[in-house]
Amino acid sequence: MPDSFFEEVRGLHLFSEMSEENFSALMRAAYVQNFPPQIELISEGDPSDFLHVVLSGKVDLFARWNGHETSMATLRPVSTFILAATIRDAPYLMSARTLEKSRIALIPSQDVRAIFDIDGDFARAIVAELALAYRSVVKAQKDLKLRSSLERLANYLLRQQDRAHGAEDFTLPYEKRRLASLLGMTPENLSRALKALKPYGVLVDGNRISITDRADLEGLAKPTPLIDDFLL
Amino acid sequence: MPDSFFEEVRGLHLFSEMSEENFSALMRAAYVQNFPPQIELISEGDPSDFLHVVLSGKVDLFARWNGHETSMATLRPVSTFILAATIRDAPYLMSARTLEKSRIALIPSQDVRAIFDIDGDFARAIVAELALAYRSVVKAQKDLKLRSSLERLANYLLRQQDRAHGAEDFTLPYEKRRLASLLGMTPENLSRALKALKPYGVLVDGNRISITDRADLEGLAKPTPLIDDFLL
DNA sequence: CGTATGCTTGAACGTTTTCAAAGTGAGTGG
DNA sequence: CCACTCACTTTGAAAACGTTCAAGCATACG
Repeated sequence: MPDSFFEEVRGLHLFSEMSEENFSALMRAAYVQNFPPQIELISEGDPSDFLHVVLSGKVDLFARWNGHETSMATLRPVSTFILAATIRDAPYLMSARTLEKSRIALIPSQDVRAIFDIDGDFARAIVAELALAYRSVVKAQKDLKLRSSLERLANYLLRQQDRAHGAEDFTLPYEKRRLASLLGMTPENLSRALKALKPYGVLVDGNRISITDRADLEGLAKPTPLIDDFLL
Repeated sequence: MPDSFFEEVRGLHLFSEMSEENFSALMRAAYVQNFPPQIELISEGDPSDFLHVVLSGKVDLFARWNGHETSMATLRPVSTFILAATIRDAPYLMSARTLEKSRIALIPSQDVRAIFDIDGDFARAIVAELALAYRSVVKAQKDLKLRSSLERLANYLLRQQDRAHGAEDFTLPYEKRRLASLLGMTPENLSRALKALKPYGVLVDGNRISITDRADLEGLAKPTPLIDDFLL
C-alpha cells in the first residue's frame, strides 16, 4: 500500500494528537481510492463500514425522501464525513456523491471504534470534531427556520465573500442548482432571488458574483456570528 | 450542599462510566436550582459557563433572529443541554427557558473541560452523546427540507403515538403554539393542518389527539427510520 | 453544426404567512 | 357562584412566498 496519504490524514485535527502506534493501527487496513465525478459513494440507510476522508476533489452530502432530494452540505479537502454514524455503528443518515474527480481515504469503522475505545486522545479529538459538526448543523437549522430564502441567499453570498478574503467579486463554488438545493429552494427561485438582490448591489454574471455595496447587502442579510460564523 | 441529586446525574449515560474520583471532582462545584416556569435560563450568545442537566420539569431550547423566534427542541428529564458549547468553550447557539417549574443541575463548564481532558471514559461518553445529538439535528434538518408542513405534522403525530406505546389516543405534550414553532410553522397553519388531517383519521379535541386509522395516516406521512426514529 | 445541459423567464398554482376578529377555556376576584 | 380577564386557539380573507410546468436561451462539447 502506498503510504503517501498517511501524512495528509495525519495532518487532520482528528488524527494529529494520537500516538504513532494507534495511528498505524488505524491506517493498517485503510486505503485510498480515486473516484470519477458523480459517483454515489455511500447511500443513506447503509451500514457505516468506513469512515471517509476527502483528500482531494469535492463531495456532496445529500438526503432523499419520497422522491425528493436535498443537498445537506458540501465537503472540501481535507475533511472527514459520517463520523457520527461510524462512532454509533448506526446507518448513514445521508448519502454522498463526488462532484468532481476525488481522492477518498477509507478507514474501516470497526478500527475507528476500536482505537477510540483505547485511545483517550483520539476520543477527545473526536469530541472536538463532533461538537463542531453539531454546532454547524444547529446553525444551518436556525438559518432555515428563521430566514426567508432571500435572506439565506444574501447571507450565503456574504459568507462566500468572506471566504474569498473580502474580494469584491468571486466565483460560486458549484452549480446554481446545487446551491439552490443547499439553500433549501428550487433553481427557479434562486434565479429570481439573485435578480431580487440587484438593488442591493449584487451583480451576477454566470457563476461570477460581485458585491458592489457590502454594507447595503448586510442591511438586508443581517448576518450574525451565531448563524453565519463558521469558526464559532 | 445536599447530594441527593448526585445519583440522578450519575445515572445518565454521560456520567455513569467515569471513575468515582473524577465524578466527585465534577460535582464539587455543581449545584441544583429550582426555577419557576417561563424563566430564561440561558441566552444565545452568552459564554457557556455551565453544563445544564434537567432533573425535573421541562425546558425549551429556542433561537432568535431579527425579531423572529423559533423553538429548536424540548428537553425532558433526565438530559443535559449545551454540551457542545461547553466542550468548545464557545457561546451558546440557543437560548433556553423553563416551560414548567423545573429542577436544573448546573456544572461549571471549566470543570467539565478539565475532567474531559484527563478522563478517557468521560471523553468517550461525551462522544456517544454528541454523536446522538448530531444525528438528531440532521434528522430534524431532513424533516424540514424534504417535507411539507402537513407531512411534518403527520409524522410528528405518529412519533407521539409511538411514545404513547401505540395508544389510539394521547395528549400533546405542550401548547399548540409551541408545537407549531417546533414544526416550523405558524399557529394558524398548525390549526388548519390539524383539520386537513381529519380525512386521514386524526381527531382533535383540545390537546387530545386520536388516530383512528394509523395505516391511513402512514400513507400520507411515509415515516422512515432515517428521519423519524429517535433511537437510530 | 447539433445536441445535451444547465440557467432563465413567464404564468399558473399551491402553500404558508399575515392581519384582523371571533371563539374558547382556565383562573381570579368580586 | 358568577363575571371578568387573559392567553391561547380558531377562522376568514388577503397577501406574500415558493413551487411547478413549459418554453426559450445560453453555453459547452462532441
